[in-house]
Amino acid sequence: MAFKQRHFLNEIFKEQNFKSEELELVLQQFQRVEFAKNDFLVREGQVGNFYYFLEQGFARSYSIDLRGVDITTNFFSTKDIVIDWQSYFLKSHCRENIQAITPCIAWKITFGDFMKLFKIEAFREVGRTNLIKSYFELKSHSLSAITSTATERYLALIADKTDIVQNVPLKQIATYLGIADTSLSRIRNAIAGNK
Amino acid sequence: MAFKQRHFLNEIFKEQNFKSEELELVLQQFQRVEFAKNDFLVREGQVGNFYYFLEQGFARSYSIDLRGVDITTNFFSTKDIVIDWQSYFLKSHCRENIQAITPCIAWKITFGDFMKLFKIEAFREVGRTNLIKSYFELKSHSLSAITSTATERYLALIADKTDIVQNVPLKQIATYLGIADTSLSRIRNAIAGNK
DNA sequence: CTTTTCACTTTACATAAGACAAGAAAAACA
DNA sequence: TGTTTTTCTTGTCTTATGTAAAGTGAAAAG
Repeated sequence: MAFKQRHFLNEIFKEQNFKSEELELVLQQFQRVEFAKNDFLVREGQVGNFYYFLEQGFARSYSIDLRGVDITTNFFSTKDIVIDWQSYFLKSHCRENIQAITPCIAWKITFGDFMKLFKIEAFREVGRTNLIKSYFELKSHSLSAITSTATERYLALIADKTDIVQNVPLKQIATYLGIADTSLSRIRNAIAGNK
Repeated sequence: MAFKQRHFLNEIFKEQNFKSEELELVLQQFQRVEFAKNDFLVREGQVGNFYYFLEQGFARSYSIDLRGVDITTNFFSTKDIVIDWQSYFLKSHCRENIQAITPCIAWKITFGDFMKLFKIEAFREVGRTNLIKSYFELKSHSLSAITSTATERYLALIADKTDIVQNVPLKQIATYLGIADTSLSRIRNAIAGNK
């Protein structure tokens, strides 16, 4: 196992109180993968068999809505977990795609290996904690769509995910915020004007 | 343990492949609770120590937004799990309230007892499955707020949660859908007119 | 080096939905 | 029962955002 892996994955798991042999066992199950720009980490219709930790690069999940429009549902960057939760854990078909926006490096683990690691209590706890954190982020996003104006949501996104706003086309940001691309362009203009 | 409990909770856990002594152990950890209309199941600011299965009645979660407005974030009815996931599992402070809309009967389990049951693999699986299902529902709600019109969302809500629409004031439904109460009133009117 | 494509901006116009206010209806209360 | 409070509706006016289309500049493709 390469030093690089130890470095990144150790960072990921460092807060957890693993015994050192447990940590070793956990780390051994992960494999390094690279994705080129536009490669798919998760494909709609398939069953997702990998849980990824993203080490480098940016990705986004999107679904195609009833009108055929591509809607960005989430952005991923360093240290994020990239996964379709339902598909991975409930073996259902993915409802959306997850695509690399830039070249990516990630560490993946199969569902089977993930389940094996569940014998380690500390691992179950990281797993649960990560899922709940994802739930919380989704809840925040959902609530802001209802309670905040488009401008407020955009400003919050800049504050929260600066790197992403700078690396992703405006159109994808707009659908993530739930507004038209022209509206986002106007909003940007207005913000620039206020400075 | 009363027959009623066996009946309802058995129903809840019947799909799970518990050994019968495991199921017995699980059921023993639950306690029946009743709530009067307007009682709180979860209070903002506190740490939620109970995981509830709702047997009878309706409840809703809501948070107070930056402008001081009460926003309904979810509705609960029979067989639903009523919980603040983060607070229960991460011991954080609740960000929202969950309140009984009608008198309710629920079955609760403390965090400590819940953790004890994690030694049972089948129980861990129900737990995980339930959390992921909640995640999925939230995701659907979030996506529809972005991709569907107010009318479409209202029609979907009627189809999905008929009983709730009939038992809850219009204003609470409106904030759940992310629109003003007057707009919802007009939407209702338009739907009635089209029939 | 030229052409095509893409990302973004800008304008004009259309529209869904919000704010506010008044009143009707229904429910809760005494 | 009558009274009060809450809930819902309706009208008018305003505004944010959507749609469509045209134009600009830069990057990618040939």
